Amino acid sequence: MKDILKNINKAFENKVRLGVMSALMVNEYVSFNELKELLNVTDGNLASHLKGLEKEEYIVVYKEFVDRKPNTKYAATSVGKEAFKKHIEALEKLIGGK
Amino acid sequence: MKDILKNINKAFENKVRLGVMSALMVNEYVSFNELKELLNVTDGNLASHLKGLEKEEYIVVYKEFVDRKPNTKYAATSVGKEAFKKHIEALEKLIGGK
DNA sequence: TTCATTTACTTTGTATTTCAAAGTGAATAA
DNA sequence: TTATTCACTTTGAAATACAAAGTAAATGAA
Repeated sequence: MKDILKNINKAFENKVRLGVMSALMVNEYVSFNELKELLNVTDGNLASHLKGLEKEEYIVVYKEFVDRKPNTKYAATSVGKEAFKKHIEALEKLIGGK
Repeated sequence: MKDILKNINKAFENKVRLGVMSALMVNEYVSFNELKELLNVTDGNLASHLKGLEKEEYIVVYKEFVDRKPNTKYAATSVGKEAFKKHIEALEKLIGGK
């Protein structure tokens, strides 16, 4: 069990970050506003979690203008996807009894 | 996704509490020392997480003497088991794409 | 041109959480 | 009597999470 627990990634323990990552596993790009709506969080809160994931290089940012409005979208890096998969696998093992 | 996220239980977000609960899902009783060894945590840390789970009534304590030594063991309540299952289901749904 | 609005933040400050380390009381062991 | 073990509790520091308010850059409306 110790070995399983050590694959539980602190960066993904939080609900918001879990939500961000799973959104980015399913959709290649998700915008700031979509995430905000999806996760029901404030701008500041979301921004800080995104920054945390960015710092770990689990996600990357793309900034552009869409319909003449600034638009920031995020994508999971391959490192991020791998790390998230490991985390999920650890959870599954833990749950699946030992 | 909002509805899934709201089933993510804050009480189980932490690694130690995740470990405690999954140990108690598989084994009816687990002692303080077994948990400590299993989870690789200090007494104080473990005690505080156990107390948190106890406060939520997700686990119960049994105190007795075994081989003339004090022994404290823990078990998940049915409420705790249900809550943990819900949490796990939410995680699975989240991961299983949306 | 000026003012308002939107986006995507940053900053600030507070509250909560987490954790290790040290201390404690009750019991047994030497 | 002193030491040791168990299962904590207390203390305190550090990290985390969060809302609220503030901000810059761009567009839109008057």
